[in-house]
Amino acid sequence: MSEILSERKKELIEKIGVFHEQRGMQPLMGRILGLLMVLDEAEATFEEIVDYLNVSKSAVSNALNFMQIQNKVKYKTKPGERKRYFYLKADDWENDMQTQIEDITQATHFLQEVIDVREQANPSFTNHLQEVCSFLEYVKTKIPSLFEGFRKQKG
Amino acid sequence: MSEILSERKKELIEKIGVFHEQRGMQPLMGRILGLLMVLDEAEATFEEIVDYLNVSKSAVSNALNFMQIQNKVKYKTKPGERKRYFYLKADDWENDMQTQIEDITQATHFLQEVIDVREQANPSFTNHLQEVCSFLEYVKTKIPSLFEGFRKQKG
DNA sequence: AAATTGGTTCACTTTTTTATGAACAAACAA
DNA sequence: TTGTTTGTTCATAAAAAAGTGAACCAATTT
Repeated sequence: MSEILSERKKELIEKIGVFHEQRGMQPLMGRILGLLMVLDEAEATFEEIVDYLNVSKSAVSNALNFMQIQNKVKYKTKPGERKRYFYLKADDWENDMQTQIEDITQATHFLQEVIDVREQANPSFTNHLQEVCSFLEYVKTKIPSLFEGFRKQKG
Repeated sequence: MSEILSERKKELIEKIGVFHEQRGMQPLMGRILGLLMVLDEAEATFEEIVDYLNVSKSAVSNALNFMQIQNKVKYKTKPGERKRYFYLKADDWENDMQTQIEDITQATHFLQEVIDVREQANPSFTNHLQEVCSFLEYVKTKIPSLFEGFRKQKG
């Protein structure tokens, strides 16, 4: 464990942890995300994660396996070593963003089913639902141009 | 309790409940949201909610109060009755959407702090972080025009 | 072969979240 | 006044999530 974490880094890890926790991520997963961001080398071995975060091996094992399935984390090995060096799959951020933005629009399915199932005792409410639904569909169509616009603007 | 819920509506309520649950909302709150969407009149009294969802009065009381603080639900009364008729604040959806979309960009604060705190042992990783951060800032600037674009397109 | 390293698995404990139900209160009705 | 309706509050129970530690396994070292 080469790097010693500053207080600022420790606090930042916790803040990142809470942030993700509030969005439905398991607490330890959020902290591992934070740790791997904050470390200068942006990687850590299994044992380092255990030591930095003061948690059990089993908790880390479960969290890391889950995060690998979710495609958030990968590991590499170094010649002659058996240790795994875990790091965030940062290259994949565009995909990740796309998924996140699209997730908002997932509600359309439910909204549409609600609209279908409602008897028209309250048309103005149904119209509201329809409008939200239309907006979400509009947003979905605009996602690609959001990425294009960004690339154009910076490139 | 005038309306009798069809199986389809019951299932839809559960699906909507799970959907919101997975995004960090309390289970009962998600189900109340679903119920108030699915009911033809788009409203229900306290007791109806208790009966439709088979939960205790205290659970409903807590959930409704919370949802009112969060500005998701309101109630009206009818002349000569003490009962409250609860309904979703559907008029407010644009604000709600804005908040949801902006929430994604909240990560910029943390990302920026991570970038600040990192020693440059791994510049390519830091560059990735910077790029994500820039993208999120770009998205934030584009939110208003998203709403404008939608209004223009439909109006 | 014995010991060590690097991690996994599983039964169990701890903690947190969610829901219950009894008691209570305020408003009205008989 | 007494009873009823419409909720609220609080202590607690039930359920779910998260984490622990011992036992284990496979690969490597001694």
